Amino acid sequence: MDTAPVCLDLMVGLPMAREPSSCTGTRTLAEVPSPACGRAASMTNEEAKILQAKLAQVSDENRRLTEMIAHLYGNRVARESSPSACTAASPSSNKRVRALSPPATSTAASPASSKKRGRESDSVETSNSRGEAANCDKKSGTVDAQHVDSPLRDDGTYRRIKVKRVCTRIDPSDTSLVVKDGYQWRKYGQKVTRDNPSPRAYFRCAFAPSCPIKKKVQRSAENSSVLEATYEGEHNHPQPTRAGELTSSCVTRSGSVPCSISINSSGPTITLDLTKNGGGVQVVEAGEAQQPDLKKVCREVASPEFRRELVEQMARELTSDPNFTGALAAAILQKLPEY
DNA sequence: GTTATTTGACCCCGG
DNA sequence: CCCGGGGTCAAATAA
Repeated sequence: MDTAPVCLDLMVGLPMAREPSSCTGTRTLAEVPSPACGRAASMTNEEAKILQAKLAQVSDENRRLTEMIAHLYGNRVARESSPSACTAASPSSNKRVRALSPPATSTAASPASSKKRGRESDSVETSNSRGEAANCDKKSGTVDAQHVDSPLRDDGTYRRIKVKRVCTRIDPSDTSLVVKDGYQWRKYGQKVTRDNPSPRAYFRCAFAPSCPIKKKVQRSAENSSVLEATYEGEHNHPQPTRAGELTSSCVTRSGSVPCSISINSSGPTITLDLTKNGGGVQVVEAGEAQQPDLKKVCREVASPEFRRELVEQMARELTSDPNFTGALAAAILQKLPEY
């Protein structure tokens, strides 16, 4: 890669995708003028001030959106949480758990997390998984899931990281640490841990680069035919396919669908696959019998008129956003040679 | 040439 | 302050 790094945060309020450490999208103002991140060194003071002002504006917007998301998410979790044996916040974990995200400027469990933040997620995992492993081995079924919501305190606000453990029975001779859960995963590391001779594999969501979820897969120490998968966080996107089977034919080699939309609101799944028919929309319906209204909506959504309107609307939204145009201008400015 | 996986090195934290 | 362990990075390699 010999392209000049461009610091352009277009993901206001969203977890940032993994980027080179020298050019992380979300930054505090004080960090911005680093020469390693763009061409700030070659700019005039005036240009730098303009960019800093714009960045401050974007950062502020980012912070507000983050707070809003944290608030909404907190409300949702509070509504969904019901007392059960499998769902419990670990009180003893509170003292060890820290916020998963950098203060104020990023949402929870950013995949752009540094190693420092990685330790934080470790705290979450260890706080509730130790001592629960035995539950998996005794199961005769294939899957044993546990949900643990970890309350986190960050600048006075609570954040929750959902930690889910899934145990799957596999063939003991099967050495691949693969748990099929319908999502596409990208392996980014493997480690042999002290308390288990079998290696632990680390996965990130390959479907959406900005998806904060992480998965750890390891054979059970007591029973090698049991695969323990630990999910930290939640997907910030719908499941790409139902059980990863319906549209497997259109999954690219990289394991991701370049452009598909799934609508799944606790009902039948609708997948708009924009990769088929030369860009045309194909509606893949799955699940229960479609209601007449739903079918009508599907036809409407698949129509060229709807697509055109959708694209135009997105373009209007982007071009009317002063933050976006400002950031875009700044990025272009940085890309230009010093004329 | 592109993308995913492997794997050794590095970093950070807790004891 | 040092050491060990877990998690992540990133270059090398494979597909």
